[in-house]
Amino acid sequence: MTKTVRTRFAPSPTGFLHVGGIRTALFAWLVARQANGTFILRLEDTDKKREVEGSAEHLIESLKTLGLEYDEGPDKPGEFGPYKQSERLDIYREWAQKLIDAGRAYADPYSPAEVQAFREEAQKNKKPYLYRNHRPENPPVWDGTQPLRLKSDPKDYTWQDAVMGELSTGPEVIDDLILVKSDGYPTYNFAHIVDDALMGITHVIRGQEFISSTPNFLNIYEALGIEKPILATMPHILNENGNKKLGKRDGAKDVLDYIKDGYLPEALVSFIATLGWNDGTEQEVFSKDELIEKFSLSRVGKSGAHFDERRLNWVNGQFIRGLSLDTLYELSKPYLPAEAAESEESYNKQVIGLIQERLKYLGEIPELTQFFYTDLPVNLDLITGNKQLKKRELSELRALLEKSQAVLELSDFSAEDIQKRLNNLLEETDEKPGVLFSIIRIATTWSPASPALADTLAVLGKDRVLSRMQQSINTL
RNA sequence: GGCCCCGUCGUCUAGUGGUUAGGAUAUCUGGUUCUCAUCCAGAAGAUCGCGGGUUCGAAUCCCGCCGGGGUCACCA
Repeated sequence: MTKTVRTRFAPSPTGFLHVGGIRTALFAWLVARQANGTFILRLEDTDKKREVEGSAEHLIESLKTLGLEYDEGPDKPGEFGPYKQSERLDIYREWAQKLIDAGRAYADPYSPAEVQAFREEAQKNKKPYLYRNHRPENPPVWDGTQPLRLKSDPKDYTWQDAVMGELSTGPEVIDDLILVKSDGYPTYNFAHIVDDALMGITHVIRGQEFISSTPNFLNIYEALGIEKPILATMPHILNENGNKKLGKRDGAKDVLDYIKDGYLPEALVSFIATLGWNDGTEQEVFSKDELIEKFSLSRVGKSGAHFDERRLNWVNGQFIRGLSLDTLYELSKPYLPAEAAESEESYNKQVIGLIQERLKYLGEIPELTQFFYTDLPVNLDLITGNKQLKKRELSELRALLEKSQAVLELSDFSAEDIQKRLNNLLEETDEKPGVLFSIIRIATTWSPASPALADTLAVLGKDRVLSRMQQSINTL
């Protein structure tokens, strides 16, 4: 019988979550969901110095916002808790004792300065530094104030990685790692192994930065008599220049900032999933349900991918266009210009309807809709910069506007009727749409871009259109 | 520097011995009665990192090199 799949995301609360972190979480979540397994959030808060106030909550909010809900976690007790490492200290101590009793762990008698001297000596001699070359012959009894180290068993390792395939290293990478620090907290190296075993984790999915310490983890599994889980190593997401692993230091953005800018959680998820993964078909965009159905670790690529915001824009646009107007409108509310609060809801909704197909992210709403709510200042550049209009005298344009005004005065202001009347005017004046429609559009919006003219006018409404036209006529 | 991983259009990628190296995005052009966008059509864009092999035949297998990244903490 096969074990129930249990995966985990195990961040340390040292800051926000960027797309790289989210991808690791997403893939772990997908593996669990598609197997009807369990997804766990575990906080690895064993470094008090690096801990950032409030980041645990921020992490949790990020996961929830993206819809990567976990079944067990710090705020979701399960039978394997607690899910915060700082609350599991006695567990690590117990497992450390097992290693001591088995002769596989010992107290480190050296001071940090002495250890540093070993390191520098090795560097000076151009030799790799290994603590185990200085392993004391008769270490003192561990009293908890010294670091506790693994008595390692250096040897070759070859292992399978669900993404990378076969990986191997020689004994030179195996060392006597610190298991428990002198402050009593375990290191990642030790704690995550104990926790994964105790929590029944079947798949350990993590970033490439851990690949070089994996042989040491294997060494610890053996010392502890623990069966190793399935290991899956995710390639890194690189920054836009592609010369570095994406990190907070070089401008990686908090995923919640993308949400604030108006990227949809599902779009972010689809985009991040396809950074390194595809289903082998030509499908480019995936709903969350499709990802759960189709995802597989074996189709995750081995090479790092650049994070390209332009492609994210396209994916997000795809999702926005796929939304119903009602849904899009609800999502749009926080982004509408302040003046929209004084407008009818039905008006606001029509405005959003008009820009749905030109929206890349919700944060663009204010600039795209401003003229629906406020009279923008007259900007003659819009006329002089227009290749059709700049050839005309202002008086000519004014005359066209006056005729248009007269025609629109009679309209019921449905888009159809406006279109019909303007078409008639086109024939009557023998003008090209490029001239007539342009000047009307500009005179009623004073905006460099707007949706189709008749639609825009219909939504703006008769009063607003006619008064803006009058104003423009007066100033031209 | 040692060790490890990676290397197909600018970018995300398909591709596991025989393909005109496919798709998407980005870019450019044309069309959709006006602008921006969407949509549609089209163009350009990859000596498959380089050099050797193996083979009738290599992006695909082998070796070497180069380039990029990761890691060598009482951080995770």
